[in-house]
Amino acid sequence: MKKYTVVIVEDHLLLSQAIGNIVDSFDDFEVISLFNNGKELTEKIATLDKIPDVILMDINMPIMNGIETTEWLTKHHPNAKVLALSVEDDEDTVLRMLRAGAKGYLLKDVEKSILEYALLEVIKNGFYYTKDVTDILMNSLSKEQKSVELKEKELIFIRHACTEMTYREIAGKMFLSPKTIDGYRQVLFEKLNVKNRIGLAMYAIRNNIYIP
Amino acid sequence: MKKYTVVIVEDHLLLSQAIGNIVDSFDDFEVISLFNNGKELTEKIATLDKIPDVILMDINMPIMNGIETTEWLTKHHPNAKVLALSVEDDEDTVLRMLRAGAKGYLLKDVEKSILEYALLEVIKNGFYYTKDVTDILMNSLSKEQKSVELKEKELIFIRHACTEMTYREIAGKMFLSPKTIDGYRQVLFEKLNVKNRIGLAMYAIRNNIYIP
DNA sequence: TAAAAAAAGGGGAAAAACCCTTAAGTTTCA
DNA sequence: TGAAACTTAAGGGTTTTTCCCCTTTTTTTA
Repeated sequence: MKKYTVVIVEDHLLLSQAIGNIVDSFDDFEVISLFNNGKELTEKIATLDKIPDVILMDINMPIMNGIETTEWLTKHHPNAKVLALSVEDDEDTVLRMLRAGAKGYLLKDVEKSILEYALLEVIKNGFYYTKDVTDILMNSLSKEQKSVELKEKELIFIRHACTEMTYREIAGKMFLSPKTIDGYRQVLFEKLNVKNRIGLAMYAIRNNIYIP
Repeated sequence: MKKYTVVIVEDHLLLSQAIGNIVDSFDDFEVISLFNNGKELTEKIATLDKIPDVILMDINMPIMNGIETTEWLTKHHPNAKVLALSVEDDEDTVLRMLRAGAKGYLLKDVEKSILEYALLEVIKNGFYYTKDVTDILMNSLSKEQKSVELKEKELIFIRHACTEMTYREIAGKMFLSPKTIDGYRQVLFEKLNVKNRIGLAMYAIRNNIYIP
């Protein structure tokens, strides 16, 4: 009976072998290769007998990280399904990994049985999301959908905030006091749920308020 | 003999009339309307007998500025040629105006004869750039082409700098001292010719180093 | 005309930006 | 082969900007 092939991309050899053993113990899966980082995968994947069915991908790796590697794989081997395996559970990382093309996201302390289930689901349905990930997705979705209504002046301000001007300079441009600008900043931080000016700029770009 | 039609969009009535008189004194041009801001233009342009041949557009205006208005015109009346007329001469503004679709960029203290020449050139060739603007374009082009070589660590850092992490947090993620991160920051500011973290982030996005 | 929204101010802590210096390891080349 | 030149990492110290909280004044709107 033919087994599905798996490769593991993980910079910690010990962990990579441990996961490899677990996966090898599953009836339907066999590990055909381990890679230390994304760069190694991109260089050596062509030398394998076949493109693996599933790639278990760490995110924090030296040289080429999991997000970049997943983007590369999505482009070059769209049939290979990437399952992210990471300790990071912050919304930003999870979303970027999924946007890069990962079919699922597991935390590293995942139970053996869930790992097996996730692998099977990814083969069968093309994706597998845990409850946590679904929550994160819903959360970010509702945040994006809620299409916060921005006022005219707020839009002007946020566009200026995407330039290299200081807030004081922006105030000058908008003929307002720096204190007023500080008020706009504060209100937008809360409305858009961001922590700093970079967050503002990224929101503006992602929502086509500012075209870089 | 048929004259080319011109409208002026400018919030300073005095200036707008002064420019209007100058343009009216040219043999081949007549001013058919003055607007106080971009919004007014978008609302009333349809009521004109014909879409003007040239639009002399101020940039800093209340309600709807020159860049937005030019974008709107580029979309809705692509045959109308926008000539920007502004006091701003910073690279950023000039480029954004040109990207928005302006066919030329004149400083407000332009000489009468150059204004006439610019109008004729815009009609004839579709664009007119003064030496200053060409310099700015070349500069920004060479800056973009010169595709400064960024090292691996610099790329990792610049991507982190596009997130909401503080530099201290980035240092933690990269297992480096905040002081080292500060060094990377400084080097990149100089290499990429930016003034602050927003500049870094925009460079990263424009050069596909970071996908928002 | 009361309530809400916009503009602005005071004051302070945290982060970012800027300077200049040191120390260890690597490369270069004379 | 060994001094000089680079590179990478990091520290000390300062100014500027950002971010935060809380209050007051002015303008707009219901």
